[in-house]
Amino acid sequence: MTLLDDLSARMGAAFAAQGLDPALGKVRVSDRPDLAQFQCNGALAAAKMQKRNPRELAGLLAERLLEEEIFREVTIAGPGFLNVNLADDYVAARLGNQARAEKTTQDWQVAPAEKIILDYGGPNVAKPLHVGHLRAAIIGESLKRIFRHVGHTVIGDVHFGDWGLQMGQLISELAIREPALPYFDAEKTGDYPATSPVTLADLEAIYPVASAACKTDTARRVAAQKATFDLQAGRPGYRALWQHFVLVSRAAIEAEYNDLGVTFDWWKGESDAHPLIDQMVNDLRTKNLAEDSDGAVIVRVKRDDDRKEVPPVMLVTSEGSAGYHTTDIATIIDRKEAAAPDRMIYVVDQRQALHFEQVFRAAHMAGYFPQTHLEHLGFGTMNGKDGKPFKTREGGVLKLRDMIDMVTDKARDRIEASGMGAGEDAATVAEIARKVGIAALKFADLSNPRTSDYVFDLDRFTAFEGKTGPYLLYASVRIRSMLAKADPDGTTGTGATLLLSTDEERDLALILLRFDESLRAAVEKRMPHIIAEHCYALAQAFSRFYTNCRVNDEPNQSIRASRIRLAGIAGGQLDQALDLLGISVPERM
RNA sequence: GUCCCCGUAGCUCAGCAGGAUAGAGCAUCAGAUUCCUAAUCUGGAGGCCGCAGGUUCGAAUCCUGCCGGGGACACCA
Repeated sequence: MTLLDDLSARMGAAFAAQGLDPALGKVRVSDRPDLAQFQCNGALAAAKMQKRNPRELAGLLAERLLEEEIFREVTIAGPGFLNVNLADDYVAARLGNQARAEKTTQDWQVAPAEKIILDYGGPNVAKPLHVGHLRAAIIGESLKRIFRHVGHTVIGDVHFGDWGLQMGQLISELAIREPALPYFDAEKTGDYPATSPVTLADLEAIYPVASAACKTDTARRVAAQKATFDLQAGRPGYRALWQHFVLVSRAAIEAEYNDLGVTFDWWKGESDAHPLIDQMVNDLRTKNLAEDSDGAVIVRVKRDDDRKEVPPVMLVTSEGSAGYHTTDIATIIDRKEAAAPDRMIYVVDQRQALHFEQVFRAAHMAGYFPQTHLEHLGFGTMNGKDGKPFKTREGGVLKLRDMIDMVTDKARDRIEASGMGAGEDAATVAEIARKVGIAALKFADLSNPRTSDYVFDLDRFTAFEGKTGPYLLYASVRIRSMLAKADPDGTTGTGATLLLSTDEERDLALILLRFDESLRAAVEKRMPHIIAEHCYALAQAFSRFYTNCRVNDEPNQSIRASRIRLAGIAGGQLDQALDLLGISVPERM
């Protein structure tokens, strides 16, 4: 049970003793830390219901609560707010238990544990990762870690964009450039070359040209559609060529994700869903869900009680191709067959909300998967300072690689300017700079609520003061460094009695006891920024403690041991919370 | 045209299953280091919570309308 649940239960019992609903006894962290640690506003609502005097009722509740030793102080303020302070002994003992259990899981029930497929990728063949992929990767990786931490089984799927018109565009463009390649010989039989005819650089150069040509040139567009159709129909040369595109692209993209600390369990692609499509369309026809319309096949997903217009799902285009609605529905079937998950969660830009609504409805209507267990977690866009989606100074899309280089360079400049890297070799400094830069980027993203847009500001993110990733890393590194000096063999703090003799120690202990609450809120709302907030509050509480409470040279051995233990608990929790955000901490800074 | 999101301190943003004096970071002003990493800590100043109604004992939070910004609306994914 979390601390707040525990306090609420005790408060609820006091309400029940007055013949009131125990739910009124909900206790939360005080809005007025100058007055108390915790508060309960239930007496106001209760008094209203029973037409009683709220202060009088609050007085009775306070009297009852004070019979319990864990409450040091229960006072009444204003019209009937109950303010609660806990006994230090209780806080210390509770924190001791929390730490002694060496728990890697939470102090509350996630019920029931589920198998979840988490989709947070969406990179495309032939296109380098860019800032548009950043948020899905960062948020998804964090959610994966958070879900696993609380007991869910999570399969992270990159959902590679390896299908569709873009493949036809690439093939038809290459056919113009290199018509002699064997892949374009429709008469050819036998094997194709094992090595790719193109490098990633080739693909990245070809794609924008092909895409642009198709927009302006009808003949090119028709050719691309034809190539797409032939590829999907299984033309051997095209399949072989496409396989090269996929492998070359994946190697590069996976490496970039790794640099960000983002990994996937599955590298399935849209192509994996393709073999299921024909049967699925037939099935939908059999179920009278699919119908012909203007030469295309659609599924109407509108409902009578809709307040908005929900257009039909485009199942098969009038050209005979499968669109991305189709692929996404088939992917649901594919995932269900491959892993039998309880839930599928998509971490995708908020602008796709209508698309997923349509897809989920269709999947539900067809009986493929219950809509209640299909979740689209939308996120806001990362904007430039002009409030519009982020672009480079030249107006182009910034590659993820360039962004990582940018933050890493800034971090290294700062390390060198501050002299912190002095005495370290170049490789160590580079590694620290990389971690600091990534932490800056990730924390800047994750400290915003998932659904909010936010402004990318390199100077602000890489400024190492204030509410930033580097501040958190610094706190962690400082804890480790201090403990290494005060308790080199790691034995002094073990089992030491926690003594909360100062405000700073008490505040730190109370923050540490709130971790489970943050974790639960983050899971329920699917909002990593709640963990990010906790990290920051914890780092701040530690910094105050560190400034005001001596450890290494504290003469009183009981206090010294207690502080070592407290710092150890704080360091452990901070590192764990940062890990849940996907942020890794350097040994030194 | 329909629908969705946003509008809170100079800037960037929290808070929104209604509660006390609306918080944080940056910037700004004033302080703190014989001592465990000052990338730190302490304090001050700074707000018609877009506007107008409504519900309520109580609204930044819920409802309605309006203004301003962004986005989505079957054959690109």
